[in-house]
Amino acid sequence: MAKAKKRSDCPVSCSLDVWGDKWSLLIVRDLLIAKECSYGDFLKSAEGIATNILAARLVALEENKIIEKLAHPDSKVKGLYRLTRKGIDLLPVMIEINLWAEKYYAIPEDRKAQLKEVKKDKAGFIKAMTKKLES
Amino acid sequence: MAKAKKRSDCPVSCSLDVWGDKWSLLIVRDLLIAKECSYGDFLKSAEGIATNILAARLVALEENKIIEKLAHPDSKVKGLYRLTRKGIDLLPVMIEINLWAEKYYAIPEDRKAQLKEVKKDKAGFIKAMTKKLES
DNA sequence: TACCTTTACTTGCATTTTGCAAGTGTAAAG
DNA sequence: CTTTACACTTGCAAAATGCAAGTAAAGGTA
Repeated sequence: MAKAKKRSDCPVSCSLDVWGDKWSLLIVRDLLIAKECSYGDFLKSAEGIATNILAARLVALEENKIIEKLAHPDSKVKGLYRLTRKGIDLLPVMIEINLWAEKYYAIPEDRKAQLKEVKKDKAGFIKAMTKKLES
Repeated sequence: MAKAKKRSDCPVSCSLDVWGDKWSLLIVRDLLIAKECSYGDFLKSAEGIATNILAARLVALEENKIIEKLAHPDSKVKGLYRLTRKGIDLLPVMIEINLWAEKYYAIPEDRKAQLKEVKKDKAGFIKAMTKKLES
């Protein structure tokens, strides 16, 4: 699994070394929306990630301190993933990605409605969401 | 190469379908910094992209209207790449990536200085930079 | 106690993408 | 008319991805 070897000191390059693939940010997205997800929850997402890829990405994201794995309160067989502070701090990036995509691609109506709220007070939204996710 | 097949309607997923790899955003970064780059300019960047990967990415980014290829004024053998408006609009995403990386990784001093300017007036910076890049 | 389901992975293998090195083609320079 | 610079292309090995099937352990049911 992608042992993050640094290609340069550029912040963009460093970031891409950690989450620059087609799946990592979708995992982060799921966690920003749901706060906590099990392995099975990620598999239910619309994009249909393969089980082996998901397992590999979860390990990599955990190694890079973007997510953390907790014990599930209901069952020992289940795990629960959530974002670390470092992961939560990707929220501004995620918001700008959403706004960019909204401008250039057709996206679902409910997402548009959410973004309308975000645009009203971006800083406020980020603050509130961060607080909620940190619980 | 990578004919962007849509995995879902999620804006994050759509975005990743277009530039969700380890190299595309580095090309965008170079163009945000330099405004115009030739094939050789991209090769000079610190990360050391392979020539075939670069060629493939340039084609993909052009197909997706993120960049455009122009004739070089000095020579017929050279081409000049620059960002389209759609590409320029990735600036907010790029800024947030930089800010995130600055918080969690060691980055060059000159980049930090630049980011300090950005933070003073993000909206103003984006507006000015956009104008400059659109020329 | 035995068995069945649910959940979370792991494994094997084909396909695709990446990375490296070397080669090709063309315009301009000497 | 040869050489150089630049922009790619090609071939091939290595790595990552995607798919399907398999394993293992906890917990529920009979």
